Amino acid sequence: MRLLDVSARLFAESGFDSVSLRLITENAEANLAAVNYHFGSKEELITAVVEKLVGPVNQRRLALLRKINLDISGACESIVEAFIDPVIQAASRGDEEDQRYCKLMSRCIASRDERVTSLVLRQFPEVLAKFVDALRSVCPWISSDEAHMRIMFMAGAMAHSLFHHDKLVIISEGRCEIASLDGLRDELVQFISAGMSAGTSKSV
Amino acid sequence: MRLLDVSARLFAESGFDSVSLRLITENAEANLAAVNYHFGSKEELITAVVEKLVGPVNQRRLALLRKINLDISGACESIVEAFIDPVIQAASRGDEEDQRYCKLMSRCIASRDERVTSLVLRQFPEVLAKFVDALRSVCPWISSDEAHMRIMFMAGAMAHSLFHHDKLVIISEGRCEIASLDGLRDELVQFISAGMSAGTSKSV
DNA sequence: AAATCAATTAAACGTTTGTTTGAATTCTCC
DNA sequence: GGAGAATTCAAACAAACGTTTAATTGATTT
Repeated sequence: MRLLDVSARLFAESGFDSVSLRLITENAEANLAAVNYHFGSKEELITAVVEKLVGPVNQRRLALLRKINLDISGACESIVEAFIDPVIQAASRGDEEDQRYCKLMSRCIASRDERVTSLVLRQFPEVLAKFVDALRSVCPWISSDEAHMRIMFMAGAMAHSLFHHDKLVIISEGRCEIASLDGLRDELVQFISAGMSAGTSKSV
Repeated sequence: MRLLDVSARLFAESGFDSVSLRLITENAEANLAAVNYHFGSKEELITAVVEKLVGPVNQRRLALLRKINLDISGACESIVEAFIDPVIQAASRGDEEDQRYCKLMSRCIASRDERVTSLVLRQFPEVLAKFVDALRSVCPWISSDEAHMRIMFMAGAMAHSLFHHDKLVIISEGRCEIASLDGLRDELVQFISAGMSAGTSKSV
């Protein structure tokens, strides 16, 4: 569906609310009423865009997680990779469509709009539970509450850096070079893996 | 100013765009034209709210950072605390005004609206540079680019968890208890400190 | 007491938004 | 090739938005 692709692109650039149906239908060379005819409403269009984006990522996360041998060393890093790589790989084709994918994904995860977060979080309990179990299997000293929080930290670090990492060179006023998406991924894995396997706060 | 407080409360709950000037002025028991008269426009009202919120936090961050003795062990943890505590402490009064403060702060940091991010990032280059220097002083094996990224990870993890940590009990479907703000802080410090002092990805 | 400035008020303005309507068009299948 | 469903189209709709205006009130100064 052409409307879905155009919507995803425009949503990535400007956010869900800022993009009007008129802008979408013009870019898709369709009539204004097309969205309401095919999707029913703008909100259902957003739902379709978000679910098309988030669904495959979560399924791939679970698939990668199942393949991990939790008994060998480096398993914690593999868990982090299983969470992050489905997002990075889906965007790592090299063209500038990647940036849009990253921005849109970041908008979904870091959205503060209940209508969007409810969509994203709908599929997340299963993912969260599986990753908590895996993490606690590798790092038994982590309590259940801690594991839940750390996965939340991971999601936040990823979403934030996905959206802002291309601005770093500006924010740092030239003191930092732009890193490739794969470079960002490596740094994310390194940072989060260390955080995941950290000791409990009470025992320090 | 009564308008500022009411605006901050409503912005925290529903976001900057979703809150209309009519809702603000009604809650503030003022006339609709009050915002345009005192601030000029809605955008300038948002500017005032954001800067009043973000400014003191960044100044407090820098003040805390200056007090750190970078030579002693545990300095890395202190750096992380200097970044996070100004946010937590400003919200840690115990009442439910805290949640609103957290949500608003999180909305500022994780906003994807250029008009908001430009306000937040305006003061950030100095903070970023100082924290990068401090971090690299404590962890000399970290490159400049890495340090910049890791501080971005820290901001993301904090912003995300500030907004969603009260939803964790729901998302986890009861498998996780709600943590206090101070508890969240301790977990954040623990997680991020470990990530900050992690080795370089290339050397592993 | 009159005059000047600041602040508040009610009302209307022009735009933009998502949505709906009914006719026109295209496509599908017998 | 024609009946019928599916789609596209131009137009209008009502609602909500930020903003502006002009009149009114209140306080301060002359």
